[in-house]
Amino acid sequence: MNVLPKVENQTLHARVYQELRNAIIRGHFAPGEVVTIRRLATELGTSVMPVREAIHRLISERAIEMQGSRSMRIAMLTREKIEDLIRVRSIIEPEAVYLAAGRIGEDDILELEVLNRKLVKAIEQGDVDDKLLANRAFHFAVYKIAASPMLLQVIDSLWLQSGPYLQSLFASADRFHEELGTEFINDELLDAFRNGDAERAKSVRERDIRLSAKWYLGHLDE
Amino acid sequence: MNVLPKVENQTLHARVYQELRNAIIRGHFAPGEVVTIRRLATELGTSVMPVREAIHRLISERAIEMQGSRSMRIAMLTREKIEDLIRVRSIIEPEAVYLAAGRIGEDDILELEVLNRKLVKAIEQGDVDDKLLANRAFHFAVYKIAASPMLLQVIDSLWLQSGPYLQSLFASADRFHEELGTEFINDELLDAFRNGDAERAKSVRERDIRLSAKWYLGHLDE
DNA sequence: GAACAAGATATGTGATCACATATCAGCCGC
DNA sequence: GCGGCTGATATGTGATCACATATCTTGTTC
Repeated sequence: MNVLPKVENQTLHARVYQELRNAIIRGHFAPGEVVTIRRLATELGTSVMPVREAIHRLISERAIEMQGSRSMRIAMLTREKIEDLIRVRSIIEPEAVYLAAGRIGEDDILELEVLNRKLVKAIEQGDVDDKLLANRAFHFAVYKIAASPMLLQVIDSLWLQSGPYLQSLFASADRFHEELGTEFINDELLDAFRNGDAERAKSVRERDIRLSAKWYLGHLDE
Repeated sequence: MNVLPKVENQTLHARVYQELRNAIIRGHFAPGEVVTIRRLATELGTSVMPVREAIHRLISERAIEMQGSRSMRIAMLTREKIEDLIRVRSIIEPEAVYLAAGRIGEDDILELEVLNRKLVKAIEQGDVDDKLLANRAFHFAVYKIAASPMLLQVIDSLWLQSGPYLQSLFASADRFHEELGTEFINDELLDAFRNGDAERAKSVRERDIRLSAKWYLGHLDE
């Protein structure tokens, strides 16, 4: 939804929302970290009002959770929640890939190749922020091709909630790719797109989601 | 998510949110109807603050849309949006049914039978509100059996956006069932559950979603 | 020295005020 | 009689204040 963030949102609370949302997606908050409205407000140089509305929205999107009646924290991802997220993502996202494969054009593929090269370069260079952004850019470019605003909205919500999980995953992406030998990221997916093989593209995406989750959950104890 | 509404939410804005949300789901607002914060506030007997937060949340959930910078209205469902909603719902909900079928127990089936009898009775009696509530109660009981909070949240969001569509559909449910001869609502689904046939349950649900959408879109001009 | 209570601080929530501006009614001029 | 302009009203947004209460601090007592 917010792959290319608007340069300037009109209302302050919308900007605060984007700011906090990006910070969460990029893992700038630690899971479980308590946040208070007033502290964020002074940090952002606004009054409490815009922060209140932004926080409430993030609570409704499950990115922030209310602990008691007066305590809010960045959502924690338990093993159970991650498994649930992966279950749902591995249902929905492959379906979006399937739809995309049926509508993809030559120029779309060229754009995806560019985005994937950027992703590969980011992974080689190792900056976690860059990796996360490039990964998001690539996959959301795919999902946008599916041309279903509803699906995009659902996936966006799932990715927001996956924030801390993706952050951890990409923080140790080197070892992930090393252990599993997946040097040619998304190559199989792009190949399926080129051949117009929607079924294969779908199953590739499902496998990738499950594979990375399995690897991550296997290393969760560390 | 809100099949059984909490008797009393703590915070005022949460209660206002539930109130407005229920009103939208039950079709008490006309699609396209403009809403203003101050009017709702005086109507509900509160200040503007709780209404503001509730409205913003509903905007983020696409149940209310901002027109210009100072005009908000109940979301309108264009034909295109309905088609998109149905596309996504017919992907996700059958999958939830599939999961439910794999975990369903004897007592679950008994409960569903009770809920379905209530639904049938509501349809016979004809009150639109009762029909909508009974329909929601039945299907969300199914989806809860799937035991996936994420999936439930996604479906809940989709149903909220489908509000006006479901409202119209059930307002003319008599003709719908008359024309298509679907007197035995959900009987096939329940049968599949009883036989533990998850694949059949899934495809039944998908067919039902597509069927009702097709009928509705076919009569949309009237 | 530790446990508990009382005061102090912090925090979310709701109400009210201030303000910029969109929207509309009414009036003037042609 | 009609169009355009102007003032008035309405509306969303942001800031500040008030308040109930959760949480922490500190002092007292056994």
